[in-house]
Amino acid sequence: MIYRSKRVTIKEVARSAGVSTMTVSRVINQHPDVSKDTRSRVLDVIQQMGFQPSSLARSLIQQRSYTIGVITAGLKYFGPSQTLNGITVQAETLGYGVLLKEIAQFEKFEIQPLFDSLISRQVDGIVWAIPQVGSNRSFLDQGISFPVPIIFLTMEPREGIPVVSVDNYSGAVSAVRHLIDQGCTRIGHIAGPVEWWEAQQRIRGWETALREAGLPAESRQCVSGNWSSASGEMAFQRRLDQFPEMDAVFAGNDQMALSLLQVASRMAMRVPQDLAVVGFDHLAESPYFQPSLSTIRTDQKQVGELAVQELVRMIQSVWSPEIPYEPQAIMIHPELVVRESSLANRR
Amino acid sequence: MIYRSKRVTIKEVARSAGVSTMTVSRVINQHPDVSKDTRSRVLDVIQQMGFQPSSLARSLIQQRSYTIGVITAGLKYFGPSQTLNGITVQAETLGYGVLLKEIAQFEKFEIQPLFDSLISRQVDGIVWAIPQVGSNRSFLDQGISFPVPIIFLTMEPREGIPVVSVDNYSGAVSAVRHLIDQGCTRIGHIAGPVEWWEAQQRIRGWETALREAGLPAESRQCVSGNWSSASGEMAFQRRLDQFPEMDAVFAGNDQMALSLLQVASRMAMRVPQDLAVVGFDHLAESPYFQPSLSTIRTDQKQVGELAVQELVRMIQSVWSPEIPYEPQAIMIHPELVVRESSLANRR
DNA sequence: GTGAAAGCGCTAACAC
DNA sequence: GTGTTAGCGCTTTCAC
Repeated sequence: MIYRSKRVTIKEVARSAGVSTMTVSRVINQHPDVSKDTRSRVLDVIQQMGFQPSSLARSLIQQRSYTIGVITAGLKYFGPSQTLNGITVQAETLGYGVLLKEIAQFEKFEIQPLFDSLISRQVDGIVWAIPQVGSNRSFLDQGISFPVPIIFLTMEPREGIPVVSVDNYSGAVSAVRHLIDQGCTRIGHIAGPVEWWEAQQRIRGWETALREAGLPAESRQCVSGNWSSASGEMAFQRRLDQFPEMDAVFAGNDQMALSLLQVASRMAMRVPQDLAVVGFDHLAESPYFQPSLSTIRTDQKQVGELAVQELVRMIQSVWSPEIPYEPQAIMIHPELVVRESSLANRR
Repeated sequence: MIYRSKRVTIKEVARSAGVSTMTVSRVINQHPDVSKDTRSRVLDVIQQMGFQPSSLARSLIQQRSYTIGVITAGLKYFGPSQTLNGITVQAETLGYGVLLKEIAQFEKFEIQPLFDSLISRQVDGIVWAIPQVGSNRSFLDQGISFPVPIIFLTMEPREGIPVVSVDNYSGAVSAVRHLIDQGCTRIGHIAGPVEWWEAQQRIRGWETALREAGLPAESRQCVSGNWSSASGEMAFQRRLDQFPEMDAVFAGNDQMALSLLQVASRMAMRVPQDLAVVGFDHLAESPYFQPSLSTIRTDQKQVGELAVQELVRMIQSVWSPEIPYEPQAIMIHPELVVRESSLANRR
């Protein structure tokens, strides 16, 4: 394969148009101080030579790149890729490029090399799209200062740290309240891994809703999977042993809810009559489960979009200090979607 | 928020270590021609000042950035995000950064601005991760030359163009042969949109396998959805009207297969006894469908990995012409996974 | 309005 | 071994 070798530079355009590079620069930057004549002549030459300014050279001298760095993990999963989708869309809209880094594990990583690699490429800001798991936010406690504006997704809000997240707690509360409304009283929970902040919040929501209603929320009613359907299957079977009177399950995500539906059917339990089920996250496929799955719709794409919006605001306030920026925690409220798996026809 | 403002430059390191910038440059580039003494002194200063070389400045002078551009679409879907996962992992392994661009539609886009935006950031190569849909490869016919090495995913192989793709045709053939082996003889197909190359290949595989076996493959046996479960539901219902004797369905993907299982159950058709079903793509959830779904496992992640490997090979051959590179089409062979939805107990 | 000079942070090519 | 010079492609500053 042969490649269009040399790129046209501003110098060549200048020479060809019989002006200085400075004038060309003014033209491509829409500077007003260029005469109509010169401008159109230069534009012609640019057009004809196919000149495209080098962002790289620009970034070097301006010390900003109009690029944001994104640090993510688990792109093969539903949530992270949705979020990335939102990030790329919003970044494009606001005129920013996206430099992507995916790390292999949610908990084990070195921050410094990650930052270094992004910073050495002059990113103007960073979206930290790795969810809070275990102590993977501990670096925030060392009072480290960041090289550039940074926004964190999916974590416990903190004073002075910009955060965007879904409100897992309120989502869980509405899931469980809904089950209670359907007449369920012995409601189990198949949680995500307890190291995950999102799982913790969902557990807390489940507990709170039960307590509020004067219903039991004992530890034997709740067990953790690892978000996968396979883990949900095992978790559910153990729950049936330890909490046999269970009449409803709130599952930590739709994947685990799915396997639960399969097990129930195998054991000839009718859903929702014998066991009502609500999931979390709203997989696109969940309306086609058997029975169709009630769930909590969370907008992970919006998480990405809002994060980029906020980040760009932060970046702008660095460059134009007259635009102030106050770090805030943005919480997105999820929505209950009721389908067959939880609709009581019992009372 | 306050940011660690000024970055340390090679000049400051040089002054602080009492050497020239060239010597520092030699140290950070592991050049042998530096005395042990000087090297360790410089390294100390680097360490202590927290110096991190600017990739940007390097890219500018070396005219290469160790960054690859990725153009993708539909990140919210399963396949594209799997592929991106493979791309980021492999790029990281080979020491390349990833600049990501997601376009809004599979068919409608302008190539030139896409290239320009990547090229102006000096990417060393491009992964074109948008699948072939409609005439969205027509630009290849105009004999355009590319600014940098580029590799295409998921398209009809072409002379002289590097391509990585799953072999959809052979996957479809093995799916249908399997159904025939189970004793099915009237096999319908719920296809993806016919503008998609992948859908076309799967249709061709379905047809070929039927013809080979002397079974009918008429147009009333095949209908297109748009990959979504919702479309699969409608397509399947129409098929029941027009092809009532159908005893098996090969679905174009697992999502459509899922809704088909739901409809079958609603209509009291037993799967697989009355209707055997095989999907395509292997969603992680497919073992938990009711019944568990037989499908064709395609490794979309590997598509991304191989693409980056090849691309880097192409890039290297540009910089070291003694390493030749011959464009080739790499086909990944998918694998049949048999589960309950197709296992005959009829004969 | 326009241009010359300097320089962003780094390295290639050549001196010594 | 080490330093000097020049320059990657662009913009900032300050002349005119």
